[in-house]
Amino acid sequence: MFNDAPVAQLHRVSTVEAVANAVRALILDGDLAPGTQLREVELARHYGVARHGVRLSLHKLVQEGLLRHHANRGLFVPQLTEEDVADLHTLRCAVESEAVARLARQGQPLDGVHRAFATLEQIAPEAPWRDLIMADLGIHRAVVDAVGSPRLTRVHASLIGELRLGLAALAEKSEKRRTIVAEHRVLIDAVAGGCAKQATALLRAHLAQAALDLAQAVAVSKDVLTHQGPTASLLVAES
Amino acid sequence: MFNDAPVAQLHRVSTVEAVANAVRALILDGDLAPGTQLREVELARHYGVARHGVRLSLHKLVQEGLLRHHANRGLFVPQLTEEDVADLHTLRCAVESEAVARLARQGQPLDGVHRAFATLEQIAPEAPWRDLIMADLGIHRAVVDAVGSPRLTRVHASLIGELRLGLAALAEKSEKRRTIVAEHRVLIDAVAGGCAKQATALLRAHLAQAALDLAQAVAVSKDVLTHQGPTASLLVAES
DNA sequence: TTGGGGGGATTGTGGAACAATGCATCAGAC
DNA sequence: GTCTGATGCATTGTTCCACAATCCCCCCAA
Repeated sequence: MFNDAPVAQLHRVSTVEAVANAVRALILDGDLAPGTQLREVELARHYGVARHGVRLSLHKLVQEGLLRHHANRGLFVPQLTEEDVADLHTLRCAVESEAVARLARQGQPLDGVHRAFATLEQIAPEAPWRDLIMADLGIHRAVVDAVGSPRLTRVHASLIGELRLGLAALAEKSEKRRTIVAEHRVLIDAVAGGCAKQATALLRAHLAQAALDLAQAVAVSKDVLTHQGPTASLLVAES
Repeated sequence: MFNDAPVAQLHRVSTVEAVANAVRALILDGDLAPGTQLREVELARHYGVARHGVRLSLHKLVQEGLLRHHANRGLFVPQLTEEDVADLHTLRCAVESEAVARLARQGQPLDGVHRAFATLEQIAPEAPWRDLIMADLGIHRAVVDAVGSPRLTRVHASLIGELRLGLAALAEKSEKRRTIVAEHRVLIDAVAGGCAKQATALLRAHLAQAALDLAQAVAVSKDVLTHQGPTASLLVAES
């Protein structure tokens, strides 16, 4: 016992990490409305740490895409635009397509994926819409994790984080409650069956639909914020 | 004139950006050997700035993958391992495959790509090996840029930066001088011709070969550092 | 409408100090 | 000889304070 290589590191977190984690959680959980400004002194006082630490934490979140930095003005919780959604979709396609293709071709173990799918299946019909979305994302995360590429995982985690910025605006679509499970089932089956081509095709269709929904939701919330009627882009999306 | 949206911002750089740029350049140009420790006080004195600024800059570079952070020990220029190379290859496949497929299918303008290819073509036979590699990378960057996705571009830039960490170890292979140009020509032709399938196939083969070369180079340089003979992994790569 | 001038809030940067940690070294015990 | 523990040193981690730089907003005058 204890003669092996150092694998089981206990994670001590520095203060800047702790602050970063706390603020990240706030943003990801939607507790901070898009557009909110995060003031260094305010956060420093609130968490009882020095301003420099907060600064480091926030700039870390900026690089993760969870905050926008306006020089000499401050740090703000981003409001996803339709361009952002399209951009994130591009990156997501790249990452997840590669992941799915590799899994299908090389047949890595899919335990984590099956576990994630089980959690999705077990969500009660009356559970909040948000749970469904998180379980959905959980599957995609498990898929990417299964590849075993730290950097692929990191990029994916970061982009999913950004995606979650727009998730609060995503209204429930009751008909999805059923289709979501079925869609993921066939996708996972295709991956497990080694059909790389079919799996990526299913994935890309799934992602495209998700991006469309999110783009629409983002457009709506933008209109709400600016107190205008629906924009042309929304009308296009609806037609 | 000047009535359009604010696109042409003049870039004033803050001190932390300036320091980050300076150090980044040092690392990317190979002026800092892998394993070198970067001391905050030393850099602060050298650039005549406060330690806090240096701290912020260095942590930025950590998130870019250009430095490794050991808690309470310091920041070090990474030594790429074979796992790193494989990992970077995975991510690179994801990003560039997506880029190539999109370009081939959607037919974005390829001006930048053609310019980058022209630079490669015009490299004199006696020019340093390094120029060839940089021109090679320049084409790949241009390809990704042509997609017009800021995040895809950002991820790609970051991963190429990491790749460059191992480039110093890459020995010249004289026979590549000719094949490199031809390889990229057929790839670009396939993209321009809209053959997504052929283009991605060519790309992946090209990238796989590059990863193999780099993995081998990295293994050799590791052996040099540890003063050992060639490892099994190298022998495998040579066979 | 344009231009200018405070005023206030916030970020950007610098300086100093001290705590916390990790590493190397050395002395001592079994 | 090898393990244990203590000591000192270098470097990072964190805090506090101060002040310059910048931006935004409001007011006012031409």
